Amino acid sequence: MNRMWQAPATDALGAPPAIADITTLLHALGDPVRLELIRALAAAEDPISCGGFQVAVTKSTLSYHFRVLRDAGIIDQTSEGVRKLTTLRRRELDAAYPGLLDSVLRASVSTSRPS
Amino acid sequence: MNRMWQAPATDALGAPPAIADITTLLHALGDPVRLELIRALAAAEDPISCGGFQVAVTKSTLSYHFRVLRDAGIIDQTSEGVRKLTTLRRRELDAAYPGLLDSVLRASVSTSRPS
DNA sequence: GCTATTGTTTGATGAGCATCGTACTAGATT
DNA sequence: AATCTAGTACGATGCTCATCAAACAATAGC
Repeated sequence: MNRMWQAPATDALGAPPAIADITTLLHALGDPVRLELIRALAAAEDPISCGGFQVAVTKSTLSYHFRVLRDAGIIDQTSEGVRKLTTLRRRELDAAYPGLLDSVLRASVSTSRPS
Repeated sequence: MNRMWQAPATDALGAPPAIADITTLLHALGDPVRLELIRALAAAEDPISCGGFQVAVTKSTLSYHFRVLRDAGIIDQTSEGVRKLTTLRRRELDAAYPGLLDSVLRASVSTSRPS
C-alpha cells in the first residue's frame, strides 16, 4: 500500500506524540479488532489495562494492535506498576481531525453484520 | 485482516448498492491513491471519467481501486458510451455515516507530508 | 469491417498485515 | 531469591493488498 511516511508517535521518554496523517489514521481504524478496542476505550471514561479488553486474540496480537494504534497517535499508554493503562487521545484527535472520531464511533454502534 | 462480510454493492443491473460496514469503509478510505480519487471527486461537482484522474498508477490499478470503492459503496459508476462516469455517493454516505466523509475530506486538505 | 479509445479481467509478484507461540523483561508478592 | 503477573519482542506463517503488463470487451469513428 506504500504506507509512506509515518511519524514516530511514541517517543523515548513520553515526548510529544504526534497524530499521524489521515491515511495512516484511517488504516489504523479500518480493522475490526482495533475498532473494537477504540469503542471500548471510548465507552469507558477511565483508562483500561490491556487485560481489561474482551477481544478474541492472543495477548501478543493485542500488543501488536496497540502498537499500531499508538503509532497512529490514537491512543496513549502509561506504565502504572506492572500494568499499562491505555487512554483514547480524544482531545488531540479532535483537534487534528474534527468530527472524525465522533462519526466513526457513532457508526460503530451497530457494527454487527446482518444475517 | 479477516475482511469478514462484505455487501455486493454493485449488483447486476444497477440494483440498490449498499454502503458497506464501517470497517470496510475505513479500510477503503485508508489508502493514499483512493483518498486522492475521493478528494478529486468531491472537488468536482460533475462526474469524472476514469481517464480524468491524475494519479500515478496504471489504468489496471486504477480500475482495481475503483472496484474497491464501488464495493464499499463509496462511488457510483455509470456507463456513458465508451467511458464510465464516476460520482461520489455523498447523500447515501452521509445518511449511513453522518459527518464521516466531511471530516475525512476536511482532513485531506493537507495530506502532504512534512519534510 | 477495421481501428481508436476506454475500461475490466486475469495472472504474477513483491510487500505488508494479522495472527500465533515462545521467549523475554520488568514490577509485584511471597 | 524465587515466582507470579502484565505486557513486549521475535520469528514464522498464511493471507491480503497494491501494483503491473498483457489480454480481453465494448463502444465510437472512419
